[in-house]
Amino acid sequence: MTEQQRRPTLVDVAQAAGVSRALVSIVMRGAPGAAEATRQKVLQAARELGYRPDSRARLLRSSRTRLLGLSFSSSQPFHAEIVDAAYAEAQGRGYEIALSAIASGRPETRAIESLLDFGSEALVMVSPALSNEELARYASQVPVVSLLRDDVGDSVDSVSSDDRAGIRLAVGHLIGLGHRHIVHVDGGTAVSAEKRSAAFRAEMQRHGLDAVVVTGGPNEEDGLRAARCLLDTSLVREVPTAVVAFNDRSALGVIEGFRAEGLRVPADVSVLGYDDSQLARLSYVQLSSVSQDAPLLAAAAVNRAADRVEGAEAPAHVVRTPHLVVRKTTAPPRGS
Amino acid sequence: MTEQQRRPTLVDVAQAAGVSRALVSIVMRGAPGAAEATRQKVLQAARELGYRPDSRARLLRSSRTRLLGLSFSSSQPFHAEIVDAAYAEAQGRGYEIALSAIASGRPETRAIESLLDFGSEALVMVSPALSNEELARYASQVPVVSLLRDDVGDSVDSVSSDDRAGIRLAVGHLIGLGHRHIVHVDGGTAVSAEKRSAAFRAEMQRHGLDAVVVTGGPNEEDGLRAARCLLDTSLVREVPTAVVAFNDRSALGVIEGFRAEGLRVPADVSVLGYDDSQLARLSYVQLSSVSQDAPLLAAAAVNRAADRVEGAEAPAHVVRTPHLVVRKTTAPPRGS
DNA sequence: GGGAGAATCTAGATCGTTCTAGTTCACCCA
DNA sequence: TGGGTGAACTAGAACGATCTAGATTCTCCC
Repeated sequence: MTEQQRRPTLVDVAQAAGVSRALVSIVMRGAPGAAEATRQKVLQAARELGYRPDSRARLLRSSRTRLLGLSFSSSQPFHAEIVDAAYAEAQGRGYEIALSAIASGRPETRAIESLLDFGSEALVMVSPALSNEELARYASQVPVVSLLRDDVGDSVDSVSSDDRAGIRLAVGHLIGLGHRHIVHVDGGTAVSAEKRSAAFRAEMQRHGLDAVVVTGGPNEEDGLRAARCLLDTSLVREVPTAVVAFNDRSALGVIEGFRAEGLRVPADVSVLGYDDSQLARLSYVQLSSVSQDAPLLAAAAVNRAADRVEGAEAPAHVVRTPHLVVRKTTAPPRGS
Repeated sequence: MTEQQRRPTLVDVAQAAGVSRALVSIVMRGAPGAAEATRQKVLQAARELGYRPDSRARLLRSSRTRLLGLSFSSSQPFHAEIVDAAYAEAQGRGYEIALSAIASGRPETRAIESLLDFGSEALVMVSPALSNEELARYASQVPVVSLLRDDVGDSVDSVSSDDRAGIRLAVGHLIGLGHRHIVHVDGGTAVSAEKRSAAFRAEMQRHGLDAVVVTGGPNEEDGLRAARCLLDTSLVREVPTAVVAFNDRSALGVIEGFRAEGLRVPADVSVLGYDDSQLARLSYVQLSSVSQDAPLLAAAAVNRAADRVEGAEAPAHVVRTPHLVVRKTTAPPRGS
């Protein structure tokens, strides 16, 4: 059945059009140096044969591969939005994106080496968990841009959101509403969890308030567990009136944990998420959240990578200020 | 700073070890034909230089690329689980996976051609939306395996779940609990939506019941909208006692829509999802759902692709029977 | 008409591998 | 002794493109 016919090559097109390989190459790349008439003739022949250039050969030979490697975590739905934005931006600048997922049984190093083996000219890593030494080693081979993590040393570019400012917005918003008992459900061992909890402590202190931080994690179950712990009067003196969660998924868990015990959000307790992911935007969730504007950050990272490839000087650390999106899970505390 | 030193090649390793390129190639591939002593010597030299074979050159030259292309939709969190499983299975069979996401501004054809350009020996497409003619055209170049969609013609392999059986399980379960007024919230224009709604109609008819189908879609908002419509007494004669949703995300929307109007799930109305995704498993959701066992299907698809590459005969259609996972959103109807 | 200069086109080397078809050499056995 | 065998190794072509440098043709102007 499925006749596995050989895919046409430059040579085939050249023969069909009656010109040299080199000229076909010129036409296919859209490079200058071909007369309009022949250009049309060649394109016509290519179209008829169904010719498509072979990336492997093209990447192998050309010094410029115009390929950006992107490593991400397949288990983080949030990363999908980033992938989307990165594709769009790369296309605009004339780059291809090579994807490599970090999955169970496929550690980050594997994902990255695969990208390098394919000839990526630069790497964009979403929330890399590698040590700074490892990052630096990769950075000695190609430009590396860390996305959503900024403490990556001097050899690596980073594009991230200002976590301190984000937490400041969150805390400021809640205090502005009149809250005093605010708890932070942290991200556990997740990347940038420590940064956010430190910022939370600093910010609460600045307002002269007690900073209570309980252990959470990056997903719903973690938030749920933390909420249970907050309601356990044997553990906590007083149930807080507001919670700042590590991210949206965790915030959802917190909300469900409260709901299960009959507390209403935001009437009894306010909950604030982080990321402003699609989850937060669902009409029945309407989660107030700190937006890092991930698509924008992704675009910036891709641009930064392209700049470096095209000869930009030293690595830079781009930090964007997040903004607050107030929806319906935050309100003034009861009885105020 | 970042000294962009040239990456070492076979030649460098050969020189360092004092042997020929070909022999280094043999050693690196683990092919027979090298003495143990030299093998060690070469490996040692490679390690010292930090040599890694260049995929582009390797893929270009070798007839076998051992590369499987996987196209998926970045906006479907459900696909992430599939990617994960595919990686694992491919690794076991000694294949690499090349990922290509379908995103906004990046249509399926683009994603696929990119995979072909990189030299994929076969394609695995998750829920392809292409026409059968287009699929056949790709199938004339390399083996194509459609995952989660089975009406793809004779030139394409498929690995899918039996939608009829799944719906039969769903309806059977609800009827078994005593439900009579069961509604299906369909998938709108999503792949395999029609198949499931047809199966629903057939199954209800078989039990001598009225089959009501309302328009839904593949995500939460669609489910929510459908639920509102079901509660609107000007549109529906009677509120159903049970709903079979197109998938888990839509089911969640349905549940929220009911909850918003004060209906309790499952006390007042039962809701059944489809996919048994991570969402369904969340401890505060506990959604009863039809499991297609996507990781298993993904593994099967990868295996099928590898089989075809390695010379398996004609395309085959593998259909697995789904199973029901009963959790806490289905119960007997009120007053039974 | 002829020569400068631009426009167009081509030959051949090259990227880093794998593959084919050897060569070399030690060893065994008649 | 000498030929056969097999293991270990290698030279050189090939994969399908791009790149460099040079060849050819065209244009234009004095």
